[in-house]
Amino acid sequence: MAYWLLKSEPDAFSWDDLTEKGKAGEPWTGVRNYTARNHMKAMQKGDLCFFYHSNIGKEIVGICEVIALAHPDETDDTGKWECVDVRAVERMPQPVTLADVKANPKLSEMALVTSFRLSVQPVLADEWAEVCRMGRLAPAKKAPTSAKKKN
DNA sequence: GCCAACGTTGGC
DNA sequence: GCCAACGTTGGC
Repeated sequence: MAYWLLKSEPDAFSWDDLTEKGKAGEPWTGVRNYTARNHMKAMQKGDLCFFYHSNIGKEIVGICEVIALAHPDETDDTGKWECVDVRAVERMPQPVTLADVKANPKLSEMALVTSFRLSVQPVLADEWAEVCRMGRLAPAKKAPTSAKKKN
C-alpha cells in the first residue's frame, strides 16, 4: 500500500469530473514526464492518491484509488507513455490548500513543496496522515467500506 | 501576465 | 555525454 498525489488543472479535468465517472473511474492520461510515469508504473491496485487542483484552487480536494495498473496511454502516439486508472473515493471534508501545506512544518519535505512541478508524486505515510488530519478525514481510514468491495 | 524552476532537446 | 537553448508548468 503506497500513497501518491495526482495533479490536475480543474479546467482540464477536475475532481467533480472524476466523481462523475463513478466506480468505472478514468485513465489518468496525458502525463508526459518520465519521473511521473515511473511513479505510475510503481502504483499497485488499491494505492490511494490525493487529488490536487493546480492553478485554480491550489488545494487537495479528495482521495482517489488506483483501480488499474499502468497501461499504454491511448492519447499518446509514440507508445512511450502510460497511465493508470483511478476512481474517486472520498472528498476532503475540508480541502487542504497549498498555503496550508507550506505553513505546516511537518509537511516541509512533501514533494508538493519540494518538487512542485511534478504531476505525479509519492506521498509518505506520515504526510498522508497529516494531510488527512488537516482535511478532517480520519487518518486511520484506508478507504470507506463502500469502496472496499471490488466490482 | 510575469518569471522561476526544471525537464527536454539537440548541437558539438 | 555535456551543456546551452528552449519550452512548459504553475505559483504569485
